[in-house]
Amino acid sequence: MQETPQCTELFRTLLNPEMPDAEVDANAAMIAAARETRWRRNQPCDAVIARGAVACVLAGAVRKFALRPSGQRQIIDLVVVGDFLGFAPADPSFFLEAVSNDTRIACFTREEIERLATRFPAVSALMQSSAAGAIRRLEHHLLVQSRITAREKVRAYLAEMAGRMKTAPSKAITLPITRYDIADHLGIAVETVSRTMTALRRRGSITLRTPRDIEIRDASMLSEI
Amino acid sequence: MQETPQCTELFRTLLNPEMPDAEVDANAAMIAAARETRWRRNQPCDAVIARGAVACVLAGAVRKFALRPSGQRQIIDLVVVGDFLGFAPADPSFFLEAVSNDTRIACFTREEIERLATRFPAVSALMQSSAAGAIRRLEHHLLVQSRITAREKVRAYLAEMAGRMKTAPSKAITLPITRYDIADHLGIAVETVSRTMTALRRRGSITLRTPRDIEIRDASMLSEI
DNA sequence: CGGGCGCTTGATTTGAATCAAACTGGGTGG
DNA sequence: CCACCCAGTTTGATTCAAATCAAGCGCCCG
Repeated sequence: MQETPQCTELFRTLLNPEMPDAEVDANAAMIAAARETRWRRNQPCDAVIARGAVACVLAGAVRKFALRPSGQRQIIDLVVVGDFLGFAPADPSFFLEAVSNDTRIACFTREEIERLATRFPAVSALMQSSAAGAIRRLEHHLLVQSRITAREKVRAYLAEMAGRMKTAPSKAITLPITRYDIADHLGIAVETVSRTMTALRRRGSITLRTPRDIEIRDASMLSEI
Repeated sequence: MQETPQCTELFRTLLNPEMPDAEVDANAAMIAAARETRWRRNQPCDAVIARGAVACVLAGAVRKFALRPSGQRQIIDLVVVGDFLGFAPADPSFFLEAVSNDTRIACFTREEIERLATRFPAVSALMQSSAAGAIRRLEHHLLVQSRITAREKVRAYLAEMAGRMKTAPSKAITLPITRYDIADHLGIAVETVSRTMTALRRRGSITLRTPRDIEIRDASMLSEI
């Protein structure tokens, strides 16, 4: 893989923001082992985590989803920059797709990552915390899905995104996905997402510069569930 | 911990059903490191996985849940015999409780389990597959929660339980939890669970010997989502 | 024997899905 | 360059599944 500065920087941060000397090797070894792939919007990228491989999102985002017999799509997980893919047991009923053009992913085969984990404790710790992160995301999402109103779901989604995308000091966030994606992620209808957004806008909780650029005006809107 | 035959047998099975000589040591080491605790119905057992500890359910079952400000309880995960607890990052908003009297759990501190994992590849593999199992359960549960009818949810719950409890050749299963628990697990109202069960009974898909003892008469009811 | 918990059934209400239709803005081809 | 197109978004009207409210039953346990 090309050693793009971003990539070096990302692994460095993931392994340890302060990066003591002992972990510089781990960083170099991860960069050496990584095999970068690049994807366009809506392109299926299931293959990258076949056979137990593991991958780290370097740019863009990846959605993991299932299709119901009804045709209904359910987005199970949204994997953004710095998150890892591939801890779940491979399941033919789940699919992976790039959410945006120029989504970039660093892939590691199962053997490579295990070899790295044995040699470098930092890598092993990173794998464990990434798996724990995946569990945390799923648990949280499960809480959001079940038995709360559509307004709560949208609010929770905005709150989570504000946290995970952590952008500039301003409270403006650019949503990585469309209304349709949000709907399939939250398990509600597009129309409901749209209506809820307008309702939030009308009551002054948010402002919509464009449908995708949102500024959170009422911080209390982000309060925990 | 007392080396009860069940416990020995359980770890043996988890590590590897065939258990070659190389893994007998791993089995013995796990038994030696385990610290058994015993719980009564509805007793909180959060403490066992504090500070990153890991635990294996030996008997009974444990529910993991959150409480909403509304008082609404959401059961996030149902951990039964052979499953492991403790891969998720500790989160004060989640609670653990024993579901039945005489729920027994084998606990390992973070250090113990890591030491075992370094020494025995089989233990390391078990931890990885347990974490993957937790992710699988959550992903599956998420599919069940979102955007499907109450009937589908109940059907999926029965199907999952039939699989996870795998009892005798007959299709009779004894539900480990009450209607209220099922409702909070599926994110629907108790009344709806009850109504759905009766509907299934009336159409001949299941028979209820008692509310908790269910026989599945129509195997097609268990078909995948 | 009572009391409470778990379960069931019925009547009513409601939040969100569905159906229907119009608007926007960026991109393409004539 | 403009017209068109289409994906994404918004709004409105109607329908429907499930929540809520209400109440009774069986049963185990104290």
